[in-house]
This record gives sequence, C-alpha cells and structure tokens, in this order.
Amino acid sequence: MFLMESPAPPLRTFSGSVSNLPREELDLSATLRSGQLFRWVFDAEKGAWRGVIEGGYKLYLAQGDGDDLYWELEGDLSNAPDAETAVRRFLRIGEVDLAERGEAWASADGHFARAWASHPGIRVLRQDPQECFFSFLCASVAPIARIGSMLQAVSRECAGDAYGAFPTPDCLAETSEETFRALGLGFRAKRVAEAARRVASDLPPGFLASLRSVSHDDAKRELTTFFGVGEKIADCVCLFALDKDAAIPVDTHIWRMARAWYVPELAGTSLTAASYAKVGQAFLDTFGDKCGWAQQTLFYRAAVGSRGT
DNA sequence: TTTAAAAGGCCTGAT
DNA sequence: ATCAGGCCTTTTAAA
Repeated sequence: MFLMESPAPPLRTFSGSVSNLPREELDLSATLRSGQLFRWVFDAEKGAWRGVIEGGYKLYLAQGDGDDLYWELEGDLSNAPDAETAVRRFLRIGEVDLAERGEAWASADGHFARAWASHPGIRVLRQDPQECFFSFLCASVAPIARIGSMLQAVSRECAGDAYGAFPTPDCLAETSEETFRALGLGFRAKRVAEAARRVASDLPPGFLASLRSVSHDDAKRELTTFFGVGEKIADCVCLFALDKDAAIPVDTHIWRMARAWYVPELAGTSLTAASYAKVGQAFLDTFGDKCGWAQQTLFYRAAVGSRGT
C-alpha cells in the first residue's frame, strides 16, 4: 500500500447491488415517501433516488422490476465500514426480515392484511439522529409535503443545498428564530431555534446518537425535555433513528385507527397521556416487538396511499 | 369566500 | 394528578 496522507478528504464513489431483495422485503419508492424522511428526491436523469445518510454520505438507490437493488455511495470512507455495510445499515437489510414479519402480521390482523396487500415492503430506516430530530420538530400539524418544503428551506439557508448534508447544530444555532419564521416554519420556529442552541452548546457532541444505547423509556424521557417535543415527536425519533422498533408515534391517523380497530373502548375520547400509552400497548400486543414497523405500513395506507400518485 | 385539516405541544383552568 | 379547551403559523383542498 502506498496511500499518501492528503489534506483533502478522499472523496470517492463506490457502487454495487443487493440481490434477492423481493418487493415484500423492500418497496423503495413507498418507503422513501412514507413520511419518515423528507429530503429524498427522484433523480430522473440518473433514474435513481438520491439522498444523504448518516455520516454525510451521498447515496443513490434504484430498484427495477427485478429483485435487485442498485446503489452508489459517495464520500470519505476512510474512517467508516465499507460502502455496502453503510447502505445495508441505512436500509436495515438483514436485521429485520420484513417479508416474513408482514405475512405473520397479516394473518394476525385483518386491518393490517389489507394494508399489506396493497403496499408490502415499507421498511423503517435508520436515519441520522440529528436530521430526524429536527425533521419531526418541524412536523407538528403539517402535511408531509409541507414538512419537506420546510426542511429543504432550512437546509438551503444553513448549508446552501436543499438536498445536501443536513446543517450542523452549530449552523442551525446561528440562525435566528425570525429567519426560521421567514422560511415558513410558523410557530415551530422558536422550537427549532431553541433546540439547535441547546444541542450545539449545552449537550455533548453525539448526544442524540448516544440515545441508541439506552432504553426506549429513557430515550423518550431525554427527548421530551426539549421545548416542543412531546411523546409523539419523541417516538418518531426513537423509531426512525434510535432503533426503538416498538415505538408507536400516535399521530392523528394512528389515533383514528386505534379507536376504530385496536382500542375500541377509547372511541369518542380525546388523546391523553393515559390513552397514548394504551395505544402503544395495543400495538405491542397485536404485532410484537417490531410493532413500529407494522405501524409504518398502516400509517402509509392512511396518510399517503389514499392520496394521489 | 370561508372552513377544515394537516405525522402536535404548551398553557390554563376545572375536577 | 389528570383531563378538556384554546391557541399557535401556514398551506391546501373541500364546501
């Protein structure tokens, strides 16, 4: 080996494919549009989805009609596992056998069976905790499309690129509440500005990612100490970035579904801390330790699948 | 043209 | 301690 030390990070491109990946294991398009992340776009020229994953790697993903997934990853991997490991880690391939789980869930629950029949293969991804946290801080009473436009505006303002690496906490912390308001965040502006300042200056680097190694309850307790973060947003971060596969974010859609199907005794009541816990328990009882994944398929049918496209 | 609803949370006042 | 109601911004679609 005659690798030289270079001042600039060695930006390189790697590519490969994952074979034997049927649609029941991954529906790439539905997964990326399922409201768990908001800055992935389909690059028509390249014929692939494009986004940035944890570690700042730019990733292209393409799924054809067959059982192969093609990927291309760009970045400095000198201090990281190999590229394919990074891709599999993001998609959580090999960790959760969704095809097998989905079949079991469908035979256990008729409502899930209907959602699975129309949209199998919606996975829960492992996101960058930082981006996921700020994403769902922007998600209060906003439709998925608007969450995307808010986050693209924030990225463009702080990092210069709507679809590049998400701004660092330091960069977000230097942006004023008024600026966030001007970017269309509305009453969420104060929450984002305050959280950014706290993450940047009051907490150790990597604090959010460190919550991966604590329990679901402990992670929620930490997250809900932020102004603007209640149980629902905390559970979104737990499920989509912190490996808490039993987290059930009870939003307006899941709450409606729960009252109609899973916790009928709550029909006609309003959502409280007590009923929030009952909904989570009902999902755990029905679907088991990966119930957050089942929730994502049900959510998709209610919130995304019913709309056009 | 007005109104409701959108991956909510905080504050207040009443039991 | 627990819960219902009002409020906070903006956008889109339905009435």
